[in-house]
Amino acid sequence: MNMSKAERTKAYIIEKTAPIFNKKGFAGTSLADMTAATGLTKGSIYGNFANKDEVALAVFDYNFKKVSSAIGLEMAKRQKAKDKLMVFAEFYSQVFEPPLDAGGCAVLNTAVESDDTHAGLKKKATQAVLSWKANIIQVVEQGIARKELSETLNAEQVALTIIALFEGGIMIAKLLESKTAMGMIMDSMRKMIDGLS
Amino acid sequence: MNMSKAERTKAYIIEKTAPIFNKKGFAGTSLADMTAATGLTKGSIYGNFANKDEVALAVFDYNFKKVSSAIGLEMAKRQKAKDKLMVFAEFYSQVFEPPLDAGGCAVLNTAVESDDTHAGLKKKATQAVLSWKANIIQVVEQGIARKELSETLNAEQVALTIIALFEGGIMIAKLLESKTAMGMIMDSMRKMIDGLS
DNA sequence: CCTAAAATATACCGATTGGTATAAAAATAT
DNA sequence: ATATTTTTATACCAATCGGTATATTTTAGG
Repeated sequence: MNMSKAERTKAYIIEKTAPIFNKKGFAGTSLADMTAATGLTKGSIYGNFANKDEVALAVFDYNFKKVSSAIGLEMAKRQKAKDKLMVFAEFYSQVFEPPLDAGGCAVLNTAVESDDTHAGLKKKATQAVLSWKANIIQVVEQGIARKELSETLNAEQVALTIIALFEGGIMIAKLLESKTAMGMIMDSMRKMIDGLS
Repeated sequence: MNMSKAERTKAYIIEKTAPIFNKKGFAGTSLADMTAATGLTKGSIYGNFANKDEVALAVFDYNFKKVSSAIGLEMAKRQKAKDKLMVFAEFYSQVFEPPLDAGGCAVLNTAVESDDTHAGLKKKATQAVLSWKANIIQVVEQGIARKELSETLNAEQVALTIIALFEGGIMIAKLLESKTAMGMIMDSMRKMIDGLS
């Protein structure tokens, strides 16, 4: 790889601090946490990032891309619209497995923390949700075009409902430390998708 | 009222700092924020609370009781199980109205921040979700007993799904600043409840 | 009204916060 | 291999963090 030292260090910092930011949040993560996690000094970190905000923004991209690309990859394997939508209902278990057990869903965590406090992170989270939403809408509309789904469906509503169930489920399951709870909620999602006219 | 000065001050501190904790979170709220919001000094605040944690715990109770009792009150007005469940779907608009516009749902905010960081707050949030869950389960089981709902229903699943949709919807709506989005998600919840066998 | 007790304000504490100037070290191009 | 640039470490900064001892004020009882 043609990565310069700085680029490698940057990637290393992101990788090592990603779980910390996702667990403790932006306000809860200190530079001391970051130096401890990386084994680097402040000088090194600030030689590669302008400030804490820049690290947090890069970390969000990293966390989101990881889950997002995994979902996209699984979706691409499937043909029928309903099967594609089911990916969200089936993907949940990964939230509890390491290394993705690194604090749950970054979109949820970042959205909840930043919506009243950090415009930059809020924008990132917003774009993430909108990207998921657009993705699902496209699947639904393609399903309609292929006569798999009814024209009367509100694609946006389907998209928002799936995301809400997914994120709400993660919040509950992480809080109650209950994979069973998540399983039940995802079963509801499955039934909802299966029942799409 | 027989409140002592200290009791009144305590209540005043809770009331004034509640929206701040709900917006900025526990880690994001400083004692300076608290003195600014109350007009009191650190000495006064620490004369009534042992530390920041105690204020945050009391604030969560305050925030939760407010929304919880409002939901309970509206539920009590209704007879049929389905109508009672619909309260969650109809209650959402209040999340956006002041003074409840004080940072969204405290259960969601507290759960997401505390689940990896603050055992005390996590316990409070857990109890809040469990209380909602138990409440909904009771409604469903009563509906089954009264032959309004089918015996085949999984009351726990219904409860968890409603809460997930509710909380996930709030996260999305606050992030996208879209009451319409919340409306669509709540419409899905309404249809789900209406479709309960 | 006066006094004892309770509540609040002032002034301070050490530790930690995010951030930076500068020096040392390591990587890179010639 | 050397010189130059890039990257990392050291040492430091003012500001803020949560918290406290003590002085002052306010409340409440007699």
